[in-house]
Amino acid sequence: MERIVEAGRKLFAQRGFHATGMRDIARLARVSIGSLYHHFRSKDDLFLAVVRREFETRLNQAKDLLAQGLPTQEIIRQVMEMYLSGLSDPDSVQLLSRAWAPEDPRLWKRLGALLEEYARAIATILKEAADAGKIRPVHPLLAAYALLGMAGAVTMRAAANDELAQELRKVGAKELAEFAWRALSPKEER
Amino acid sequence: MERIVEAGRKLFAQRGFHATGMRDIARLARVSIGSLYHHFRSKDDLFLAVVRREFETRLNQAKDLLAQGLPTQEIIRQVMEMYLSGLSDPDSVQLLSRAWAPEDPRLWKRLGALLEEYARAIATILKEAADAGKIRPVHPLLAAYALLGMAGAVTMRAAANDELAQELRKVGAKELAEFAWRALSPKEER
Amino acid sequence: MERIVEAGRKLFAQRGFHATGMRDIARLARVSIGSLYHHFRSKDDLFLAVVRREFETRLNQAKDLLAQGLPTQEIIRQVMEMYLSGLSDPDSVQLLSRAWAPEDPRLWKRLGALLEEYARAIATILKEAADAGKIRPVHPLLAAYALLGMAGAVTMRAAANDELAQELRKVGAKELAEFAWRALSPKEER
Amino acid sequence: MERIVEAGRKLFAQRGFHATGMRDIARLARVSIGSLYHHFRSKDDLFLAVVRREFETRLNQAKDLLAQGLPTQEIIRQVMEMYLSGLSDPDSVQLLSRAWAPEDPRLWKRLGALLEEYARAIATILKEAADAGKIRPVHPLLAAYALLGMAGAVTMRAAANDELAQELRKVGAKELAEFAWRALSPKEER
DNA sequence: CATGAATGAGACTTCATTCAT
DNA sequence: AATGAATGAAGTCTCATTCAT
Repeated sequence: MERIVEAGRKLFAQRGFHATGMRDIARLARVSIGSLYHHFRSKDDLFLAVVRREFETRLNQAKDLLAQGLPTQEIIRQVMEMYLSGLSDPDSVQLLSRAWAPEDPRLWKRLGALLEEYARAIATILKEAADAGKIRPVHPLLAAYALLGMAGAVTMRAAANDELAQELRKVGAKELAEFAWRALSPKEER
Repeated sequence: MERIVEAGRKLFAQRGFHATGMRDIARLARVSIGSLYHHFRSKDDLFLAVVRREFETRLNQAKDLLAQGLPTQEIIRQVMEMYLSGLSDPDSVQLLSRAWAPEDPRLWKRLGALLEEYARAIATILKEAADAGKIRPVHPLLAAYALLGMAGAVTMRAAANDELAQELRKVGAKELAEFAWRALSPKEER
Repeated sequence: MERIVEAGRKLFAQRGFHATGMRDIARLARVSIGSLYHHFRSKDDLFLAVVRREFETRLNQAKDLLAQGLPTQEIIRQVMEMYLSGLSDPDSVQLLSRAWAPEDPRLWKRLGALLEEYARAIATILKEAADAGKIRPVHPLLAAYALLGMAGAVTMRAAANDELAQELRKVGAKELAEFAWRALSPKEER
Repeated sequence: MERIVEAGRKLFAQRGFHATGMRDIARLARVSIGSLYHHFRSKDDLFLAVVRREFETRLNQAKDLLAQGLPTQEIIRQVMEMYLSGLSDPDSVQLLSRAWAPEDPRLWKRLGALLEEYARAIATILKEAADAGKIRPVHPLLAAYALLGMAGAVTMRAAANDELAQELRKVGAKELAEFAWRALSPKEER
């Protein structure tokens, strides 16, 4: 079952939802198709399970970072680093990015709920930071979506194979962190 | 042919690439399937034509805005307004967002090129603004992707039908503009 | 399209609904599977079309018989003959018999409606005969179902390949006609 | 094991053979799938066991009736009553009717044999009645199939939920008995 | 230029059955 | 005896695309 989710994660991330067949996942996970359906009611369900696990991993990483008590600017930098330089594996971000605009309206609703959960968790973090004066007061949920979108778009571009992609993987995190920090830093610091 | 692109735009935006069939487009455009293939070699081609037209419309709108000689901060605000409050029709933004993470590797290449064109155009604008000291010096292309991602993520969320979506449509543009302006404003202004 | 219905008729009659695959039908009709679905929305629809046509054929045969003005007893005999001795082709009756107790509840409703139509047509004939004093007064619809059931059960048995089946095919019609005639003959004749 | 057969009886009767899954039966009987296969070699076997038990129940009921020494006409009436008014539970008759035209050729052979057994038992009864002059001389087996078909068709119709079905459940037995009695009554009685 | 019937590969999913525990 | 995870063949159906008219 772990192997199934792992195979799904890899293929969904690399090829997307529709380009990945249940056969492919079964083959990569070295289980039968029947086994796939024994554990997940449908392809949709499997995809959602994969995405959910990914979100949770991300959140935990973020929480670990918070627990270290670093300055906010540094935290932001490290999160961006995490996204861009493959501190975690590169599939991860593509998977997340694909979750924004699912093609199928059927998935959209369920995936939207999942993404919202993730965004709300980030929003909570932002809210606390704002209350503590570490960042300026912002609409927390909007800011969460904005940060996710920003990081995701750049990372998707960085996943390509050309020169720009290489450059982004190198300097992207720093630039992105600067971008985000300026957008969020408290007025007093100006 | 105009009817075809228009029908494609609507359906692709609302349902996504895979959930939209050539049959559906033909029906909505009130042409025969044969006619579709007379004008576009394939579904991919049709989709790309739709997206390309959308990008161009957007760019032209942005250029019109620039030509008015408004202050940079105001320009940013109006662009965000354009995205969020449906100055242009709501389908438009969803279509753009869907173009970020195309599922099919086949499309990915061609669509990536198109998105890149769009991003480069925005980057050029940013570069000029930076050279003129109107914004701080940034990696223009990275900033372009970041802005697109930020605006897209928030707008996709604002396309839903709940309370938050309503709120975002109302105050989203202002918040987003503030966010972007702080990220870009020249150091001197601080 | 005619070929499709014909192939469906043959296979559904011989093997039943579930044991017949769309592939089988396509192969026998020498058309592609796609073509099947071009003409019929689903397997259910195809099956219903086949049965409907069969019912209509039967009704027309019965009406032709009626138009000849034979004595009622003789009409009954010829109808039973028609069922049993393959005056019409043998597939036909099996098909009809299978329509009584469709396995799938989904089909049951639609098929029941079709069977009811057929039974009502027979009931009308019985009603007219009763009003004319040619048969005794009976509950027309009940009698129709009873006659159909009686003839169907015997014919299904006669479709086998053993000695009894042969015997039934030979003397069945006469016996069945006697059976039905006694059940229906007007009291006065007694 | 009793629970299994009972669950099978209910589901097969209500949904038919193919629409009933082994999983469904296991769930309703509150046993594991493994347990199902411990008691029955295959789904076919389970189905046959269910049908066999049903036939036996029916035969025993008929024999009890015979042992009471009622007049033949009254016996026929009571049998029809049994079929139609749910003296026995309503599932029963649907199950029997479904046994007439099994879809699967594999089942057909084995089920045919079972049905034949049942029909032969009825035929024996008819033969004895004929020899005793209580009914007219008929082809016993043919008459048995005819009676089964007649009663089955009407009962299947009476299992529906509309007005006609209600009416049939009320007056069907009487009409059907009259129908059968006239078909079978000895010539002398005329 | 237009039409739409025809194609067939491939998609997801079901389900009776097995077997290690 | 009992369990239920695993199997994989086979099912129905979709859909982009072609081509004769």
